[in-house]
Amino acid sequence: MSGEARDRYYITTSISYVNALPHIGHALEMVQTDVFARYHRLIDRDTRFLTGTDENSLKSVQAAEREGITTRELVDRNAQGFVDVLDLLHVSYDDFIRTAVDPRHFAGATRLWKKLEANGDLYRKAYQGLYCVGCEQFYNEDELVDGLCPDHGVRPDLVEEENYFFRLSRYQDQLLEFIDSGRMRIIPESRRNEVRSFVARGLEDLSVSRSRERARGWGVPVPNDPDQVMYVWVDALANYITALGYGQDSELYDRYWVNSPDRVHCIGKGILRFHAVYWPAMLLSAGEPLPTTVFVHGYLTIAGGKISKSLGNTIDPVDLCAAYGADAVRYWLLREVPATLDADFTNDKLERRYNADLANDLGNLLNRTVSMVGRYRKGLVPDGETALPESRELRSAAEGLPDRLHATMGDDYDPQAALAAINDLVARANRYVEEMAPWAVSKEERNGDESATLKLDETLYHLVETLRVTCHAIRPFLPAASHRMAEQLGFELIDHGWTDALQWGAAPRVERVEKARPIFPRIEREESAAS
RNA sequence: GGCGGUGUAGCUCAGAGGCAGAGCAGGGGACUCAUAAGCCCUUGGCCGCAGGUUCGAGUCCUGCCACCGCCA
Repeated sequence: MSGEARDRYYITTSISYVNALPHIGHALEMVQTDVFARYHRLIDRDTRFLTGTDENSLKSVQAAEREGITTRELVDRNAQGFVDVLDLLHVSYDDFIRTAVDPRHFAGATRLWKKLEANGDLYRKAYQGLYCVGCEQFYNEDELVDGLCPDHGVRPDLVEEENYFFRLSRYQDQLLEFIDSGRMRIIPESRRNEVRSFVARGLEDLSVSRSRERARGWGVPVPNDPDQVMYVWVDALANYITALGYGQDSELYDRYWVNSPDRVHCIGKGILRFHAVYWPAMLLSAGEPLPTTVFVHGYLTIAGGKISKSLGNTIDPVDLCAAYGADAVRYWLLREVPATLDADFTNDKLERRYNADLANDLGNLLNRTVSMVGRYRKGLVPDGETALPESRELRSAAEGLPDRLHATMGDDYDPQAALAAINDLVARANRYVEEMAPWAVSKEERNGDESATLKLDETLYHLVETLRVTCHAIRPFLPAASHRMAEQLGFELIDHGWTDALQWGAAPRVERVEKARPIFPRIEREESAAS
């Protein structure tokens, strides 16, 4: 994917329930989405990144009740908690939608409903079922474990009422066509197969409203039926377009949804069906374009166990950032977590990964290089030919990096592989230092060996140039560190021309380095408690 | 219960008929530009278990076990 100038790119996180504050699993999705958004901005695409909170859930009402505050107070407070974590993690969202309080959202969700209705896809039907409030979904008897919800371990409520149903069954063939043709791409393939077999087995119509009473008056009202509110998932999914002004002012909607070649949802594996079946079916009914990509990440466990408040093992991203800094947290989430699989978090793993890759490899490479340029050339970066075989090898490694970055980030949605590629280059550069042994060459130079001057110039130039390329390469992943690195190398990061800047020898060249100062201080571990 | 995936070094994983590998962690060494980092060397294996095919099996086949996912 070479960056066609000003192609559009629209990407979203899922919106989170606000019955609790964000944990490290939310941080994973935020950071992954951020890295895709930053990457596409850097290759000069007209990018928009949406995130937000899903507030129209009965869970919000119940959580507020437990705390003895109003629902509105609860959602306000917890939504702010999400904003705080986004900012702490340097997440570059362009818009934040709150489904309970945003006028855009009510207007757009209402519009979507009316479209489904106008298309003849909504009908009323009496319904009886077992409903788990925690899941916001109905269960069949045989799906329960000892009569309890398999996820929450609570007895579902027996609910009987007349609701609206959506004719999901109509869209089976069209959905299969979108999946098979790749017009709606689902990453990874294993998830695509799951969705495909689910759809192929046959779809049943979907209950899409609740009685106002059962919803406790909280939620988006069904148009022209004051006794019903929309099923929280129906309005929640609509957020991806209501935030763009769907149903109101259509400028953003046309720009980033209708006319964007990429409409990407980044979600967790637990809500795949909503995003790859129900949501596209609603869009088909409404006559609107479907998402082009659904990227499905895995879940994090903590020290081998499920993230669970009752076990007291939740990891607060706020604490993590305070302890290690945003770069360290981002790096762990991106480098160690396989993008679409589960992974296990421990403080120890984060510390090891940070120390090994960032402090020891990259940080130290920068530090020793800047220090040598200071010591041997008074901070002025010399010119150098690529004459020696070691230099040629390092240079060709650096020249190969951009293609690897574009392949892993553009098509594969694989930050782990992208960072591994960067790490390979850094490791190569550290070996280069040892091979060239600039300290020994400097000694020869002081002893009057003129060829030593050329060799030392060449060595320092190749190291600095490799670091300049690396500094740009880490930008989408570690924006703050990239900035600190550029400062030390004495140049400014600019918002355009990133793709060119990744090339060997690109301008602006590094002329003079600053004083060496570690950008990734080692984490010294004193018996870190939580393993 | 059905379908699928996974099982390889202490940890994370690669290897898909031909001498069991990488990174991290552990041990040793030479070095000194550097954040005691980097570099070089190195310890460490019932390749889940049992059978089979083959001159030869992590690799292919059968059965079993364990864990995970989706569906019922």
